[in-house]
Amino acid sequence: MKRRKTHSKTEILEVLKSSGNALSHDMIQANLKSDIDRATIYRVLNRFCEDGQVHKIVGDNGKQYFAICSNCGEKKHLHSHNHIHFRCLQCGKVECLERDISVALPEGYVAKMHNLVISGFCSECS
Amino acid sequence: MKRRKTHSKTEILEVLKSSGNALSHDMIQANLKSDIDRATIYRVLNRFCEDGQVHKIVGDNGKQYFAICSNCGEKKHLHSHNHIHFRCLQCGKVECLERDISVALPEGYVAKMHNLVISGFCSECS
DNA sequence: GTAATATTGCAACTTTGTCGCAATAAAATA
DNA sequence: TATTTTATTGCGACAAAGTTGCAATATTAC
Ligand SMILES: [Mn+2]
Ligand SMILES: [Mn+2]
Ligand SMILES: [Zn+2]
Ligand SMILES: [Zn+2]
Repeated sequence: MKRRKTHSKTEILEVLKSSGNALSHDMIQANLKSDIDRATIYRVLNRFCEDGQVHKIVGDNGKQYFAICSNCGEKKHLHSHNHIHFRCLQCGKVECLERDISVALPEGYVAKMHNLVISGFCSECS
Repeated sequence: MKRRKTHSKTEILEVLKSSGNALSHDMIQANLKSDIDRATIYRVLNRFCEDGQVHKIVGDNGKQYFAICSNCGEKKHLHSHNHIHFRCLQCGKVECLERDISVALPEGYVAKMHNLVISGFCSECS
């Protein structure tokens, strides 16, 4: 399964990059120049995640957000995202705070993924 | 709006208490002795949350889980849940780890809620 | 240019949770 | 205890978010 360079990929990645924040599917769709199908957007995003270009955050509203991976692009095997995310309850913005968290789990527990979200009001909305 | 003592409330609370873990709607329904409607279960749970008896966690699978509040029952105004939760990818169990997290947010940011979930494999599944 | 196949669009579908409304049952009142 | 009040329930419909199957399309390899 070799990846192909397509219009959809390019445009979705561009929206994510220029935003700088974590975006939900509908945020992405709203910022696209061309119309791309909902299912396609999800498929592209999930492929990005598999490839380590993007990571997914599940908000405390149950929605998925996607953000460019800043540090872990090259080193896929180290694709752990134990940083905190912040979701503004007013403006809806979701951002990666570059604060890593390391938690000591109980004996025998193995961590695979971290989904750390703090919600509240961002500096522009508080 | 005075709360009433009902069969549904009693039974749902009993399931939560005897489990000790955070349970999703379907986990609760499966453990109920009598049949209680889905909408009712959600309404009861949301009322528990409002009253500070229970808190809600949104898993990295997008599902809601509900757990008894251990410390914050009496002091509603301190109803902050900045502890970590663990979800087992194998057996599905979700539990409250009593490890509080305190994050220093950027200037001007105000935290309202914490939703901190680590997923992986629990001691029985690893 | 042609063939192989990864990707897309569309529609249908699933899952999770909420809401309106009439029926029911818990608590207050007489 | 009987009656009234209204919080709660059950049912159905609905909404939002995300996934999947399949035929059509576009990208890459030959
Ligand atoms: Mn990353
Ligand atoms: Mn609690
Ligand atoms: Zn904001
Ligand atoms: Zn387990």
